[in-house]
Amino acid sequence: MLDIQLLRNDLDGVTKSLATRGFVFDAATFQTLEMERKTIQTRTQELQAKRNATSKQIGQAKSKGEDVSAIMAEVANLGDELKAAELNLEDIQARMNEILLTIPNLPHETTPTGKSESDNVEVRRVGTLRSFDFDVRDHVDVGEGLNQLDFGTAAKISGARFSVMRGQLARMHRALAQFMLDVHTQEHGYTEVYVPYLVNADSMRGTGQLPKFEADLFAVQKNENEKLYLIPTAEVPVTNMVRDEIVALESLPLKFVAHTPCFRSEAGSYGRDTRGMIRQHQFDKVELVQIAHPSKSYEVLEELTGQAEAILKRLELPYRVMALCSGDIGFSAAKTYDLEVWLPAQNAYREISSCSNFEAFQARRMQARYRNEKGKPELVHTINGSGLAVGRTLVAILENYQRADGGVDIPAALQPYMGGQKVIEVVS
RNA sequence: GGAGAGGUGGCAGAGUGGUCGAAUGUACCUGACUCGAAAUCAGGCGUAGGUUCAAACCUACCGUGGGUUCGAAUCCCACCCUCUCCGCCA
Repeated sequence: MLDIQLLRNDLDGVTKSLATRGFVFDAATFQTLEMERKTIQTRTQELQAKRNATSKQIGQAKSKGEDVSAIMAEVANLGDELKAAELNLEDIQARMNEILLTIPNLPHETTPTGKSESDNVEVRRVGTLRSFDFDVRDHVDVGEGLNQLDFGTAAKISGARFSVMRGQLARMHRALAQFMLDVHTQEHGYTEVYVPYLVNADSMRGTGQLPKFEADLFAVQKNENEKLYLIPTAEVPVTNMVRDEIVALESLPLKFVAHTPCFRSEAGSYGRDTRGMIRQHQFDKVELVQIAHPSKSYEVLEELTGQAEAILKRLELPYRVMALCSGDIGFSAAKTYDLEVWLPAQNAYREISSCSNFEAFQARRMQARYRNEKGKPELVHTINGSGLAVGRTLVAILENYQRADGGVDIPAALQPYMGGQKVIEVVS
């Protein structure tokens, strides 16, 4: 959520900035509502003040045993007008708030301006691409060839966009998550947290998934009037830990890492990445979240991105870092780096992590604050990124580490997590 | 699922219709005392919003939402959450 003061003071600037991310902001409607709001609020507060003063008089008169019928008559008409004014004000504030909740964040000045994915800027490229002396197969062929990756059975159990893993592959999936957690907790100073996978609407609003993106979420009915949502990323529960909190200055930055499943309905992505486990309704992810002092958040973004990269480096997977352009960054983000891993079968780099600084956008929705140097509450900044998406990491390993005989080499960093095993062999 | 108790400021805790944004204690800040600190004394100390150059003033907020009333932390209704006991359960 943007600061409403900013909209009042610099409507043009905000509108222009939003335009760079392809968002058309109806400034005229906002302006009209704002003027209306001003008039109504002033009037409402006048009436309230009058009512308060009169009621006070009645109280005082009564305690002295005086007759209050004259004053009572005076206030008699006040009630209706006041009630109408209050309802009116409430209505207009609700409408403004609705608008406010659907405005995306402003891109940071260092976010490249552009319209789409093709305008993203490559920041760096790391690792060397392996050359294969046999025909490269994609992760589906490799996994199914091992008889350890099974989409048919998953489809029977649940439907499209699910997968079943067995044996060594299932173990490697587990090993990856363990490995990532260990690196981030032991070497990068994160505190591991275990969090709910079902969250309430307030949490979804807090991080920006609601009200705009309900269609992307899975939900369950908790009772007649309440829904719970399956988390699309651990960002939601973890970031919301500080919702409605005022954290101590000295405790910043808070650094949390969580391994959770993620659930996405992938509405609107029909036909995209239908093959394989690139785009699933359910996938595991290790997520890094930092709650930072506003003056430090861009340093933190660089740090956190580097920490996600560290996993790719350890696994010796080639990747590149992309700075997303204004037209491609997510709704809540001011700046985003995507990490894209090399997938030889696709002959392309594919997203495996997304690291963003949300500045105060989420914090304002969540009322997540810290007490500043002067002791005044001030909004924190939130930063998060995948470190990494576990399923896609597994895909990258299957493709980059495949062998001519159909087996898969296990990256050296992962071997301790697989009982020292070096290869996933084909079993006939 | 059943029975009971409770949700008030950073924390503790009073307040059952009027002068209550809220006693008191504690924490915290400033000053006095002190070589310094502790103790003591004095003062200050919630959040959000509005009018405004500012000062100042005003409004809202006592779990949430409704209601009664000239007036609600206080009365009524619904819901949420926490705790205790019983039952069930991974």
